[in-house]
Amino acid sequence: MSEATPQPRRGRARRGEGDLLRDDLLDAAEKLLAERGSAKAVSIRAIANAVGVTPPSVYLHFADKDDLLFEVCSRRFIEFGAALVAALEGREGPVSQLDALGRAYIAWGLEHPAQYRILFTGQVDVRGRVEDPTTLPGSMALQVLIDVVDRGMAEGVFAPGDPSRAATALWATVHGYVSLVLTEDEHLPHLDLRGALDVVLLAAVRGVLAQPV
Amino acid sequence: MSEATPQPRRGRARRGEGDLLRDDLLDAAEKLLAERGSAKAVSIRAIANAVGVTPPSVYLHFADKDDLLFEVCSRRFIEFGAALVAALEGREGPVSQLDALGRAYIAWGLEHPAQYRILFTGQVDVRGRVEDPTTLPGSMALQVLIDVVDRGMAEGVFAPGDPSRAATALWATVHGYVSLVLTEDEHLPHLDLRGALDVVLLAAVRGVLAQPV
DNA sequence: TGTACATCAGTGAACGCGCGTTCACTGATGTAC
DNA sequence: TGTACATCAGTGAACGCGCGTTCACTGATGTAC
Repeated sequence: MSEATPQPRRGRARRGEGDLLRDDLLDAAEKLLAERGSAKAVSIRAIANAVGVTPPSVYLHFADKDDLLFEVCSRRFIEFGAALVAALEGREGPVSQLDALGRAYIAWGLEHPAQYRILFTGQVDVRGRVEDPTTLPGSMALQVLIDVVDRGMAEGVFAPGDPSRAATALWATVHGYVSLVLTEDEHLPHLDLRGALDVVLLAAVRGVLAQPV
Repeated sequence: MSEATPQPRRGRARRGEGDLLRDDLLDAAEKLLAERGSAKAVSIRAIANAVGVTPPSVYLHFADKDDLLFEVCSRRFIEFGAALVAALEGREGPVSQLDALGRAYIAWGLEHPAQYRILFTGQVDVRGRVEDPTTLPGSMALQVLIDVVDRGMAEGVFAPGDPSRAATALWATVHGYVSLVLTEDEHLPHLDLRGALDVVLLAAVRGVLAQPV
């Protein structure tokens, strides 16, 4: 597809403007990632071609393929964290906050399928590329959850227990829902997975509640 | 690894005993799948070599690679379905049955990581290989869940609603939990995902309950 | 019992492919004098 | 203002690799006469 229709060669950047190509490579990689749905299906050649440049040029800006893909995801991951935190704004009370977090998490996953898969299904080996494991997407998403759950337990709104384990249960539900929609929705259209969003969220919240709604 | 240390050539099968090799190929493929964790990481060459045979021999028994992998998973999938149904035996009441189903689902997923990934993360394209989509692992697992949920709602034990949507919520939780443990457990050992099993299951069941436990 | 023959499981060599990556290079851009 | 030069973004060709798959073949096994 994109490999078959080579882009016209772009002009070479001015001195000091090498980063323009760098950004364009990241954009192209992200677009291809979203189209193809997996890191393996996106080649250095395809990325270079989409930008109108030859494959070796990529190595002027990235150490290797994993480095490039990791950067693509890093950019979006920062957005992801920000989206979760932003979702809490204006929400009062743990139940409302949990609902907001769940919706924000799912919305982001469904809107960035390729990045979601890469970040959360281990297609790019992220170890060694990040100094502190608590800055990984998983840890971070979970930490925001844990904070809300912790507060909810303290207020007696959520059933008492280990906040990090309750948060794991919530994370499993939203992660599972995103995964199912991304991988099964087209295979199993009769299930109407997308239509179950509200029920899924409600059940997740009810699962940690002290009293029924 | 396995490619580097070729197995001694096996003797050729007797007339009519070609299926022996077929079974051995399936066994070897399954073992490699479990070791490597993904369909792409298991080559026809590696499978043939593990059995002590040359790659073209594989095509005497399978149309192509996807065909072989699909058969590997089919064998286990039948077991999977049986495990879910067997888990219901001796369990009285929807709550106990749901708990049993969840445990059986998760246990199977954690014990067959490679097959689980292949069946539920769309690594092998399964469409066209199966006539009726309701026989796919996803549909089947969900159907067992729906039946239990349906009965629970009829008895007033579970909150009223659309059984298939409530079942989707439950499926999302157990699927998400299995996925997280399989892909994140080694990256994020400090989270103790495995230790959260009971809490996850309890929250899932509580999520659909009419009255709190 | 012995021999010619059909069957069929498996082989060896090769195919074309796309991949990530390297390396010596080109040629435009900017700088120093 | 003009020229020699350093810089540096990007190129072209090639590397070695592993892959799925094909194809003409070999040679052991069983059968018919």
